[in-house]
This record gives sequence, structure tokens and C-alpha cells, in this order.
Amino acid sequence: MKVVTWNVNSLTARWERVREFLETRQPDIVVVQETKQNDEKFPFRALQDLGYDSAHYGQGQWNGVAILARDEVSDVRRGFGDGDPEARVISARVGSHRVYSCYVPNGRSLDNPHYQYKLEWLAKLRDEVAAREGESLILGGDFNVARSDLDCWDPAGWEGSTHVSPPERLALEEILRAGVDDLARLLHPDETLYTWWDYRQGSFRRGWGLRIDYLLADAASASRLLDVYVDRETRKGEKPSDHAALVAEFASPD
DNA sequence: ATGTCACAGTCCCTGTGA
Repeated sequence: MKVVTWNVNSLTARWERVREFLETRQPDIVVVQETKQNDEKFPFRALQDLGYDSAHYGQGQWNGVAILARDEVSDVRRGFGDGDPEARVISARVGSHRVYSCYVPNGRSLDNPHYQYKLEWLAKLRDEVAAREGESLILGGDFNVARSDLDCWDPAGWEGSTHVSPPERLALEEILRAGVDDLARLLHPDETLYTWWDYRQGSFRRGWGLRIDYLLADAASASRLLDVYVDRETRKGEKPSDHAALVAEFASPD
């Protein structure tokens, strides 16, 4: 089973890249962030034609999260049920798994109210994971947090910025402590595995990246992990997203 | 040179968010 998380930075702008990805990589589950579409515009029909069931939580020009799967996508939940109007989390049952697509708030700057919103949002996600202890969980998304200095190309330069501050790193660790593993780090404890590079300054070519996209899973699911890698081809070529797709391959349970 | 991109509205440029 191949599972992918990918912040596409507008599904409208990225549809051709996404379609090509599905056709060539043949993933089983893809969790998508930043669709930047409302549900009316979301390509449910085109995805069906490619063999994917899907669920979307859209919000017009900003945010927007989706789950695509070869199996049926059922029991869909949008948001945390806390009245937050921002479309940043969707979950659904796919096979035996509860699958999440998460788009964590950026934070903007440490003194911005959006940063507090980010910390509160991460705490809600931790509670959500804790409440589902014992279930088969797969979470993917853009967490907008580089877990450690290994996940940042220039820790000194990022000092004092969002994405690397101790409180948000702690908030990410709390999610992991609630019962999920960081799949990329599990198999690659010492490698740089950046998933995002700024569009500016030729950052991708220069290796100026961050690891801010994650696939997380409960221990039982993680024990079936065969491989996990960043699909760097998704960051190259015509009109790429600024995020690459992160891929995990699991042995099928039997 | 903050070496870019996407979006909507002010609508073929500009402000905002990332």
C-alpha cells in the first residue's frame, strides 16, 4: 500500500501535475493540502475517472484539504468540530484506517496572533490523536514545523522564526507522544529529507529546504512500513508546487 | 534585488499570504 502526503499549493493550478502523479505513481491513498478550491470546483468526477474516491473540505481561495483513495472514502469528518472556519483538517475511513489530511497554520511570526492559533491547532490535533488510541491511524500533512535542526538547511538563519521555535516543536512532539510515529525519521534517522523549498532564490537547486511535511502512523501500521521517501520529481519541471510529495509504502496486513 | 507563485479585486496591475 502506497500512501502519499502532498501540499499542492492550489489544485486548480496543479491539476495536470496531480493527474500525472496519480497515473504514473499509482498511489493507494493521497492526502492533499492547500487545494484552494471550494467543493463545487473540486474534481470529484475526474478523480473517479482515474480510479479514486475522494473527500474534500474546501474554503475558496485559501486552505482546503482532501483525501483521495482507491478504496472507498467513508465516514468523512471535516474540521475538529470546534467552529473553526478555516478548512485545515479532514479525516475519513479508508479500508481499516482512519486517515487524516492536515494543513497546520503557518504562524506568520512569533509575535503574530496566528502563531498562537498554530499552537492551539496543534494541541487540538494532539487531543484528536489521543482520543483515537487503539485505532489504525495514518496522518499526513503540511505541519509547518521542522521537527529538529536536521530538518532545516540553516538553523542559525531560522533562529527566531516560525517553523523551528521550541513551542511548536514541542507541540509536534506531543502529537507523536499521543501515539503516532514520524515515518520518514523512523526509517531514516540521520538523513536530510526536506519536503519544501521556497520558490525564491533557486532554493531547490541550492538545497535550501525544510522538512515540514509528515506522514505519521500508529505503531502497528508503522511496523508494516517498507519504504519512505521524498518524491523529488514532484518539485521539478513545469509549474511545480513548492512542496514535494512524501511517500510511504506499507506491506499489506494479512 | 525578498532571484516566486497563486489568488481576488482594485481586474492586465496590486496587495496579501505563503
